[in-house]
Amino acid sequence: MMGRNALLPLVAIVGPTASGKSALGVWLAERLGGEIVACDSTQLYRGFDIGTAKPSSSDRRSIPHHLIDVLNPMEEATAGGYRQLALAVLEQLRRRQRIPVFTVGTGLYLRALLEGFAEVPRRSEELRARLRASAEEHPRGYLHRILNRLDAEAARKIAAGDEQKLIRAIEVCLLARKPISEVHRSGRTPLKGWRVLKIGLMPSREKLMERINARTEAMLARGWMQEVRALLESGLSENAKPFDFIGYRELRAVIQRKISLDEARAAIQQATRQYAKRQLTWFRKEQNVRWFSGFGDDTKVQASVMEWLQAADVA
RNA sequence: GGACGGGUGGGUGAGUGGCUAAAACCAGCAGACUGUAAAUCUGCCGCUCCUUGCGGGCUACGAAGGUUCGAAUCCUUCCCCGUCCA
Repeated sequence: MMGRNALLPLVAIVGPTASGKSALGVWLAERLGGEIVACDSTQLYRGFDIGTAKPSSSDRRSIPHHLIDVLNPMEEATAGGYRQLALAVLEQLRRRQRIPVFTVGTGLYLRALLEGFAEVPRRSEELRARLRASAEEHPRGYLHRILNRLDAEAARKIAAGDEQKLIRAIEVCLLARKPISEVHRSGRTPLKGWRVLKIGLMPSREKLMERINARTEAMLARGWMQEVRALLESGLSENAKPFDFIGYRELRAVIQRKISLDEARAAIQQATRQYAKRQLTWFRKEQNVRWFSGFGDDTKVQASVMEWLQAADVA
């Protein structure tokens, strides 16, 4: 089954939300002796199920799924944290000689895993709070000027208005006691020991939009609203990160009577479309992806993916 | 029938004689992104031509006329919409 290649294959399915990554993943896992590893920043969270499109138990068909429901809502998901978790899963799968099939919605997380992360200090909430506070007391462009003083090269790459990235860059410079660009140059450790095969799903924009709209309706019909209500009533803080995910924030606004359900539905569909677009922008740049036009649950697409994998000596 | 208010680019909505192809926001398109990434940010966004320039031409602020060197902005008539009075 491994052919002449000694490395165990690692399959990664990338594509915009609602392109059928999960369906294709399970279909492949069944045929390759694989297991699913979710690569999605939102599916990490327990309790937020419908809106994050976690595959249901029947969707999963007895194929083990990893890295879903591993965080409490008050925990912070990060790319580096994901990498650690994923490396552990990979070790386990290697021992059992199972093929990992990643379903990738969060491109940054896949990159963190495959290409590694430089040794970078973790976030420091105190430092961030201080930076944010002094940014408010100073005129526009304050953070950018600070970064420029610490690391002109990094400052050139980050827009003056991008507070989030500026703060992170300043944070790294201060905590590492050297410019972030130097830290980055010191290198990343790419994943070794796996033969990575990237599969991209690229449905037509128009059909994808239709799917997104329909899926939003279906999620609402499945009781998404009740899920949000129950989460709120469970005493969970409204500040929990997942409450800001697409859909959860809109439905929360409905519960708070700020908007109507119809408005929420439209807003969710729109935000999801925009999200899909951003994913596409990210994935288009991803190296060595074999793209397939269509959805992952399309039998024709599945057949051609399998054909490609066989040609690549995987199946 | 009468009195007001209003009709602006895909949408909302500023703009009351030149600095306005027309603020701002949204949508859309393209892009960036090494620990918040379902996040955050950037550019473009009437049509067109090229020598791609703070360049040229054309079209545009309900319609048609008019005033003016010059109008989305002033005048006239008409057509719509909203509110109120009959």
